[in-house]
Amino acid sequence: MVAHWTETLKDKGFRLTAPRKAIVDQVSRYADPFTAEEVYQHLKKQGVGRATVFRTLKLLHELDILVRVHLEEGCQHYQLGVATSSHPEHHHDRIICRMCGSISYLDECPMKKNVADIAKRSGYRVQGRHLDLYGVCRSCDQ
Amino acid sequence: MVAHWTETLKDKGFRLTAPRKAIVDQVSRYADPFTAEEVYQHLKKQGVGRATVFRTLKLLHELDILVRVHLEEGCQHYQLGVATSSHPEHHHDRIICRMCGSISYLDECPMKKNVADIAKRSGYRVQGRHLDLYGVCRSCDQ
DNA sequence: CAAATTAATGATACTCGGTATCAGGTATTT
DNA sequence: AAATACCTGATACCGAGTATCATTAATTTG
Ligand SMILES: [Mn+2]
Ligand SMILES: [Mn+2]
Ligand SMILES: [Zn+2]
Ligand SMILES: [Zn+2]
Repeated sequence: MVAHWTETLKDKGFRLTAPRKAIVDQVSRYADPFTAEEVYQHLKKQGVGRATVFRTLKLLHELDILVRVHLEEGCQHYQLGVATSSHPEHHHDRIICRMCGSISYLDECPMKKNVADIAKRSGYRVQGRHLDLYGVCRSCDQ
Repeated sequence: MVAHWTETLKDKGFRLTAPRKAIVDQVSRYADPFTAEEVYQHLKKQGVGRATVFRTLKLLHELDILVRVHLEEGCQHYQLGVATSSHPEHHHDRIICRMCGSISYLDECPMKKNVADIAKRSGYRVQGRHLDLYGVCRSCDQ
C-alpha cells in the first residue's frame, strides 16, 4: 500500500522526500479519520514541519490517496479511501455517537437505491454524497 | 414569526434587548443558510458587536429557532428550521451544485424509511441525520 | 561524479472563524 | 430609586489552515 502510494507520487513527477515518506507511512496506519494536527504531533520529533504536513495531506488528497471527510467539530479530517465502480466517488455513510464520539461505518449504503430517483426529480446529475447519522451507541445508551 | 421568537426569548427568561431584536429581525429575512459574519456585516452600522452576533446566533440555536448546518467551506452556517413529529430533529437533505454552489432541498426525505433498519443493524439509537448530495445542477450541466 | 537546476522544506508571519474575558451599560426586581 | 443580574461591545486570544521566503535536498545535466 505504502509502496504503491510512493510510486504514484513519483509517477506524477513529485519528489520522494524523507518527510513525504514519513507522512505516507504514518497515514497508512490510520483506519479512522485523522487530522493534520495528529499527523504532525507524531512526526514533529523527526523534524517534519507543520506546513509540510498540511501541504502533503493536501497533495495526497489531490492524488486521490486520501479522502477529505467532513466531521462536525470543525477541523479537516482525512481518511484513506478508494473509489470502486459501484461507489463512483468516495462517500462515507457513518453513524456517530454523540456521547462518546465513536464512529461506525454503515456497510450497506442506504442511499444507493435512491440516487437515480433523486436525480430525476431534482434535475441534478448526482456525483457524490455524504451521509452522517447522529445518535447514541449501545454502550453509551445506559 | 419574529414576534413568536422574541416571545420564546422572554418566556425562557432571556432579556429582549435592542441587539437581539435586530439580530432576530435580520435572521428572519434569510431563506438560505447564512453565516454569523453576514449578519454582523448587516448590523455593525447599527452598533451591534461581533461577539454579540455570535453569542445570539448560538442562543437562537439552543432555543431551536436556528439550525446549524454543515457546509463544505468550513465556517458555521445557520438556517431557520422547525421540528415536526415526523422530523423529530432538524435535518436537511440537500443537493449542492459543485459548479454554481446552488443548494436545493429535497422535499421528500429519502432516508426516513431507512432509519429503523439502520438502528437495528447498528445498535445505535438514531436521533438525527445530515445528508448532502453533490453534483451538477441542470443549468450548469451544459 | 560534480555542477546546475528545480522542487520541497521548515520557520515565521499571517488570515479567518470563533470564543473568553471584562469593565461598563441596560433591563428587571425590590 | 437602588440593587441585582443580565447583557453588551472592545479586546485579546485561540486553533486550523495558508502565504512567504530563505535554505536545503532531490533530480538532471554535463
Ligand atoms: Mn476535528
Ligand atoms: Mn461558509
Ligand atoms: Zn457512545
Ligand atoms: Zn449549478
